[in-house]
Amino acid sequence: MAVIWRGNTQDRLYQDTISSGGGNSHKHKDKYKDKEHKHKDHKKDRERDKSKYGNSDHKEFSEKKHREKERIKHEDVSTDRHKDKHKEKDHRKDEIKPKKEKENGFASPHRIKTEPDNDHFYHSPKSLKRQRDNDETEFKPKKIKIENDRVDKKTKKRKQDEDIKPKKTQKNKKGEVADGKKKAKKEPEEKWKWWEEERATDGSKWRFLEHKGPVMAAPYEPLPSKVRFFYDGKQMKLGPEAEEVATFFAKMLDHEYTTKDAFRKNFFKDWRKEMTSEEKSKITDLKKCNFNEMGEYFKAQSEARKAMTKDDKLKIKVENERLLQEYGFCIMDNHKERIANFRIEPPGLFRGRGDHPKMGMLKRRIRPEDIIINCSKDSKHPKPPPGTKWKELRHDNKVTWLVSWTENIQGSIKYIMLNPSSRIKGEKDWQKYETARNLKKCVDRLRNQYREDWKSKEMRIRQRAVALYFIDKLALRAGNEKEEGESADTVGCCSLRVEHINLYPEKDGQEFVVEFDFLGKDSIRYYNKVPVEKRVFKNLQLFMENKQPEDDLFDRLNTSILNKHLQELMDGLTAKVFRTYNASITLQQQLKELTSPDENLPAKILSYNRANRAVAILCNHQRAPPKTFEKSMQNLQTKIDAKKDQLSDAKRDVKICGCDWLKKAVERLEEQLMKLEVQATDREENKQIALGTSKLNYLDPRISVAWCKKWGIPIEKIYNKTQREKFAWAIDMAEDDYEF
DNA sequence: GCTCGAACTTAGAAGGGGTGGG
DNA sequence: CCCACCCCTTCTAAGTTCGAGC
Repeated sequence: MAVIWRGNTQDRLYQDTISSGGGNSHKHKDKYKDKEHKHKDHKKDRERDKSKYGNSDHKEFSEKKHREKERIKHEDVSTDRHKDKHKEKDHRKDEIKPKKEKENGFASPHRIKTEPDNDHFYHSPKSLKRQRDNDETEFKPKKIKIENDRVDKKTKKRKQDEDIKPKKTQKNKKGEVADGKKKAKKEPEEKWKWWEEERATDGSKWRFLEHKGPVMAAPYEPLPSKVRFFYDGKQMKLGPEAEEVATFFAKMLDHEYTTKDAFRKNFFKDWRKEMTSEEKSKITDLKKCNFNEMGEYFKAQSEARKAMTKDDKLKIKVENERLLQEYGFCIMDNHKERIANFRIEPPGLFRGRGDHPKMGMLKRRIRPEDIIINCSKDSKHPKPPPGTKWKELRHDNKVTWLVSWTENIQGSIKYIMLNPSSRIKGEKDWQKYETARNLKKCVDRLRNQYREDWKSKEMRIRQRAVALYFIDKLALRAGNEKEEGESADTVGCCSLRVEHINLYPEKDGQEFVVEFDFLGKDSIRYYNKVPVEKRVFKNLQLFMENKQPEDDLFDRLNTSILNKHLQELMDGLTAKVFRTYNASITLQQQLKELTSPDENLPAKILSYNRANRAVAILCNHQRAPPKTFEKSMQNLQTKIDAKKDQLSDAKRDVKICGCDWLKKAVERLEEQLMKLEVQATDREENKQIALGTSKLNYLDPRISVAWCKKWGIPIEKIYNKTQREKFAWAIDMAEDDYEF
């Protein structure tokens, strides 16, 4: 799937989205060309850079150099500070006052106007204007109310599973839940409103947990003997172990992965480990392996599956449903809760994202002996498959997982946990948005603070402050450091390197422009040109002085330092809270801005999607265009071209004859053409931007619920079933006047 | 302070199934 | 009714955070 190089489209994209301009078709074509081009160039650069700089000796060396530099820098810094001094002084007085008020709550934000102006300051990428929020006073009571509810309402601890009945849900008695072997189909009579209950305060995540354990991966079924494998043109029968791994590769034959060197190399190495010594001695070159019959066989199988009768399909569906009912739920504290991923991950070839050094490695089959089960001591313990044992049976109620195992590629632990609709996930989610709302209350103070810190005489403070500014303004991720060679080379804010930014004192008529170009999570490219304040710009120049491209931009900073600092500024504050906060506040503002009262329902929904899209752009949520995308765009393009021809013909005819009905026809054609072009633009936008991620993870659902209530929009238009389940708490509790 | 690993959230791809327009 | 397309679900990789141990 490759690194996704969708460069440079953002500006235009954004424009199209927000200003709702219709696109034109040439644009699209050019864009594609552009992308291709970029891709290659960039990659080349990367490779060159790697060979040039990529070793640790060098790193150490430049590290020393930095230390050396440090002294000098400090001198610079202080002179720098002097220079700025007068200018700042007057400001500073103003700024200090509010800070004081802070201590017992929050400063009155309105009075202080420290930022020069919004356009320079908190404007987000692509001119997305995020206004400063200046209306916080009122929620405080509300917030408190929530807290109070939770704390006061129920005084008794939920100690025994037995005596707590969900407040609102009489039907949902313990007896039914615990003994009754789940009537599969029956609707849970009334939904349990966990959000009206008290939360545990002792750090325990549950008091009772019972489940059936995981569903193991299906055992390997050897290929029918008619399906042959050839090595060097000669048929060869593989033993079951080697054959299984071969099928993993055969199933991916159509995938780009199998053309990549790293993938092939890793695969072959691990495959050979599964071979008998005889096989190993024969099979020495992957290029001589012919998996085609195997590949064809699997293709045929999947065709056959598609071609099955309705009846047979139904049977499969029923069987899946049965599995779901049996293994897909657990009982946690009196309630039957859905499990998210109750199947053990089947063996296969590792598919890392981007330029992952381990792609193609064999992800081994997980056996019961690898699996740790977590459940209540006094629950009915899940049974391992006959003749096997679990690795461990554990009763740890300080964690939320039911099952875990260690994966062999990175050596990390995998978990089976509950569905987002569960109490345990929902509470956490709710809490996340409350923390973000707390940030809203003090964000002005924090912003003033880091602006002050840009002037600090300590390098680490300055770096921290500039990094925080990026995290706040651009919604960058924190950016932990990663071990080289273990995964794709991606970065976040704290791990930015000098090579990831360019500074332009002046660009496109704007001053102090920073150009970002790096691969973020999942190797998604982040590309953005942002005008910053002069002081930030100067600081960046300082940070980059005497560094190599591959040196850390913030060499005095990491996520742990940053988060420690944030924690001191506000309880529960970490870097990622800024993303949540900025995403949610942006949605709220965009909704306010874009929704017009007299518009009809589809238009309102369009506005909602546009607001959502603004957030997705802010957070850089992209996806690769589907395989069929180019083709379907071409089809559309053909239609557009045809329409254009028709139109020009019609126009010519009008000139000749000028009769009324011909003029009408021209109008009609023009309209149709416009529609098609808008459709093309829309599709284009939606292919590159993933709205789902922000909707699911960043946008306080109560904002959307309130918006729906306010405008009489059915919630189903905004949230599908899964989403409604996840956000049940918000749907139930938010009123039309909810403010984030 | 720093490193490591456990636990949990966030992420896009893939695939299947539903649906709506021709 | 068929099929393209789009939406939803599933899957699991890739992040962040935090705390233990040194």
